[in-house]
Amino acid sequence: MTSFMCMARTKEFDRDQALRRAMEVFWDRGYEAASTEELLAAMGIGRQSMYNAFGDKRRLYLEALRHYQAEYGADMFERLSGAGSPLSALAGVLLEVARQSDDERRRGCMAVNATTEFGRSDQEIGAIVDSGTSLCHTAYARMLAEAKRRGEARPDLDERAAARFLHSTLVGLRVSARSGAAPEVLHDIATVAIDGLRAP
Amino acid sequence: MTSFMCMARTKEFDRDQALRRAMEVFWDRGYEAASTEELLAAMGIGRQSMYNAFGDKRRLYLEALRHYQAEYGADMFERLSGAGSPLSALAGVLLEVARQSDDERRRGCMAVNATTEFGRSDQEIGAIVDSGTSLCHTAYARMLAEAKRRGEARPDLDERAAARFLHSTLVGLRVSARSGAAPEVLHDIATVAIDGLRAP
DNA sequence: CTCATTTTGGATCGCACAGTCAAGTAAGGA
DNA sequence: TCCTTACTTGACTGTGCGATCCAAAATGAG
Repeated sequence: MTSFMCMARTKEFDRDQALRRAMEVFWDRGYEAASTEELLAAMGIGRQSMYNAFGDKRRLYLEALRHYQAEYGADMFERLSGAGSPLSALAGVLLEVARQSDDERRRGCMAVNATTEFGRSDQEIGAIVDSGTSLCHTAYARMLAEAKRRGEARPDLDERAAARFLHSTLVGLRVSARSGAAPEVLHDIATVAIDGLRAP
Repeated sequence: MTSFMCMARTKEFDRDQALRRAMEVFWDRGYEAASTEELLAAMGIGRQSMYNAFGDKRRLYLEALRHYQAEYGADMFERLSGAGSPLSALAGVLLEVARQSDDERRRGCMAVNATTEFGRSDQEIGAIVDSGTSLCHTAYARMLAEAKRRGEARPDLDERAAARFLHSTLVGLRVSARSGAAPEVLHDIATVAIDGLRAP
């Protein structure tokens, strides 16, 4: 609808970049506490441009949350398939979260923050978070099954239960990071969690 | 200051009960999303009564958070000292959280919600949460040391690291509960966490 | 150039919010 | 009984919010 007729002035800002900047603000401050003025300043665009490009604050947030999940989910899956053994790959994911939660600004995980901010009160946000969670569950379960097959993980492990446990551990790590926990604390959490899965 | 002179009209509402009701609202909705009108309706008192009795919304929240920690902390410590063996007491705490998180309200943990809502931006809230965290850490570490002594826990366990891990696991459980996880999921998380600490 | 369309900034609306004020009211001491 | 005190009640204020509107400037296609 914009290609067959006279094209007018082109967009002057990079939509993806603006979205990423908005994501950073929401990640830091949550939904309610992030004001539109703050968002616009970070995005570097005018008011009307934001409303034209994204609809309203809520839709901007939903898009930012989806963008977060896509970006950081892809990161994790890459890391999972990269390492040598499945259990050390999982350990790598936990330790990486522990490591980067320290030097980074302490924002925790945007999806976790969304969960605690909205609880079950917002169905659409809940669905977005849930889809990410179930992707993680199946990925972890697959890695754990392979770890069992190779004898790295305890043979009596229920991989589905352990996958749920691992995801919960990541959530705990992220919240601990946001609460300002020291790097040693995060490292301890990750190490004990993985050691508990390891074959004796 | 109210006893040696002419006493005027007495308070008509129960301050503790009002505080508890406010706590419920903050627990459900967080700080920002809880409006004063909503709080007053739940507390069953008038506007001015709240300002007289508690100062302002922020002080009310701080008091509610402290009340939450005192009440639920005491609950946990009682449960910890109650059971027969230290490891099964710890298991009992996790499973109890998993069990009671299944109620229809799904509020998670108020302290966790406070952490994710404010991050490190509010020092006073951070200090309140931190004090609760460190109480938990020392309690868990003591229980774990005793469990090791009795041969219930793995002998190679670093009890301080494991205590940090257990606390993080509780955090993960609470967030999972708030996100609407099924009871089996919560049960799995608790079981895998404890099994990882158990002596082979 | 001309026109269609978008960007941009300012002005403004309506609303919900936290917090305040003042008048009304009840309890207890003298 | 009357007076002091302070709690209660409801109306009110100022502020900041998200969202909309408007008009001028900008820009590319025909």
